Amino acid sequence: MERRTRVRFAPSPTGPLHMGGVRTALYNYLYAKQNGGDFIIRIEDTDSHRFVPGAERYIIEALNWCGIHPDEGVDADGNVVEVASEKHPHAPYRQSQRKGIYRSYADQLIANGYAYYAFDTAEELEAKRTAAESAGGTFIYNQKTRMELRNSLTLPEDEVRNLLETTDTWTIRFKMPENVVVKMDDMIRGHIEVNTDTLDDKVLWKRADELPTYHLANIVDDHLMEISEVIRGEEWLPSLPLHYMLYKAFGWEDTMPRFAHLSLLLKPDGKGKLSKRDGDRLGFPVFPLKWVNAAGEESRGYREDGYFPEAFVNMLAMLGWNPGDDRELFTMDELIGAFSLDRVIKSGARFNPDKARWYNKEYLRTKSDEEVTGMFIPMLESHGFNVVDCPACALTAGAEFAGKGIDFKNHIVTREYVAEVVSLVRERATFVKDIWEIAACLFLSPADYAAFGVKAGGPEIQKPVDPRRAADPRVKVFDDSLTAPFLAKDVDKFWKEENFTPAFRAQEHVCASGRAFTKESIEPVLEDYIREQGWPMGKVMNCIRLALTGASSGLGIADILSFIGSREFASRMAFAAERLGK
RNA sequence: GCUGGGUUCGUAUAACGGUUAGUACCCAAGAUUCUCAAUCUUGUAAUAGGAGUUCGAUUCUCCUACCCAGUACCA
Repeated sequence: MERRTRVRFAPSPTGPLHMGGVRTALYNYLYAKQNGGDFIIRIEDTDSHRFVPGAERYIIEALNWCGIHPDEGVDADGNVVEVASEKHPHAPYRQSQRKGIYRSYADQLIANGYAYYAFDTAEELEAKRTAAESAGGTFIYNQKTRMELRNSLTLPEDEVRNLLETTDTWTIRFKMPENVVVKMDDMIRGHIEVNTDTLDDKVLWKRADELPTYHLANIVDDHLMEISEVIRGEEWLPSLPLHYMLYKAFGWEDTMPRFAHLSLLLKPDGKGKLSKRDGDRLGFPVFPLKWVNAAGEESRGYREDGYFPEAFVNMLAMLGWNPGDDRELFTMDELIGAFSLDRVIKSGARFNPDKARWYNKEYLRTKSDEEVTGMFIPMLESHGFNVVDCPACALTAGAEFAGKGIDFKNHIVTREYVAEVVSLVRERATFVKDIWEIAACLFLSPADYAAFGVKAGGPEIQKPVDPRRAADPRVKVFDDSLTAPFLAKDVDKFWKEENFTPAFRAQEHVCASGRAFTKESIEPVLEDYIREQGWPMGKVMNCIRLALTGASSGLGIADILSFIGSREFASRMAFAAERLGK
């Protein structure tokens, strides 16, 4: 019997969606689309204590940003569907709103002898756990202990009935059969066998809030929603035998979904799984979008850090899956075509922030100059620039354009100027926002060379340094994103009389030459002159660069000059002379 | 502790009984340049350890080690 592919992503709204969760959603989505099936979102909010406002909204927005669009569970406006309709016959998709349906399934299990009422309070069980622990053992509610505990298996029938009516702390537990070998198949891990004697009697339903636990809700909803494959995280693998037994107890074995358990994402260094703390510590996001928690603490997001969603998704897809050949760049459609569960890696995948950056750079290259310019202009505007389409209009407003079309004083640039900057520096950038840092000297005149003689660099951060080089004491990593424009680097090295005097003379010569300030025209004039005078090319050029940009490395001098023009060239040299002294 | 899962260069992975163990990121060197990037070329670097099966194990089996997960009235 050919069954329609229907898979679900079932997050719990207890906080922002971790990138590992995004990967799980992505694999589900790819699988669904590849098989022409449905991708469903179901909100598993059966834990009333851990509910976090805004988390559900965040999860859906994050998936939407990634281009993972559900067929069911969420409507066109991105709201979780609450009422059943033709398009959503399985609604509602929030388990809290399905509250009423679970009890009868739990009752069915009791009626058939697969479950029982348990009256032990949380405190009683906790006491047993601590007692067992101090005796060096572990307390487990299972076939060995349940006959000594307070439940409908041990208590007389009328007492059970009485407790059911008079107390509200009881639960319904699954009666795990004794000594049965559960034979399971995982689409990624293959055949697995577990003896039920190692399992416990899990709580399925709680009287206290009249809500099911994950296990019951999950099985019932997957069955009701006609889920064909369950693709979820590895943390669920230990519960798989229970889930198998539940399908059996309900008599749903025929339509039981197939299971695939994905390995976890591991931290870039050291041991253990990737956590929010690793991101803070090592300087990368672990969440797709920025998140602010109730205490006002902010967590960075891939989107806010400047990643393209395509790059983020591509990187995530390759973390634990590969197409079997050397291809690494995939659009979503190509992923849908190439994805297969049997090429998913079983072992945990260590996340590599360098690779994530590399992906973004690759995607940046694929964008046209127009696209990149369009993305960069808002950033320029946020730095106080006015970008004009028509230079003539701005001129009437009193703008004074220099070079290729920029008013350094009033912070006005032409769109054409910006486009040319983008075209020149884009290949050096990993993110669109990098263009600002790289090309700052093409937009701003130096206001001061503030950190005179001080090496540039933001605060030192911990970064995963290649372990082969970690022992090298010279290795120090700075967060370059915090470097301010015109921080004077290597002043001591290049700002010397024997360099800056020739630098001024060269500037005067170039400005007096009357040549047009294009790269092709200006470059030979400048270089030939320095050569003719017998000055050291590298030192003089770097001295000019220092005056122009505050740094001894960066864009080509002739390129810079072609943008800023003759007047600005002279003005910056004079300013440097004044500020840096002679 | 117990139960389950996992283990190929630093990282992600390829090789599903026969390869000089391949590719990408990172790192290094060279070319190029006024410098830095970018680019191109080159290089360093791995089958956790031990038994077994086999003519032959990265690949199959077992043991050990290590890592991960679960062991909640959380998901």
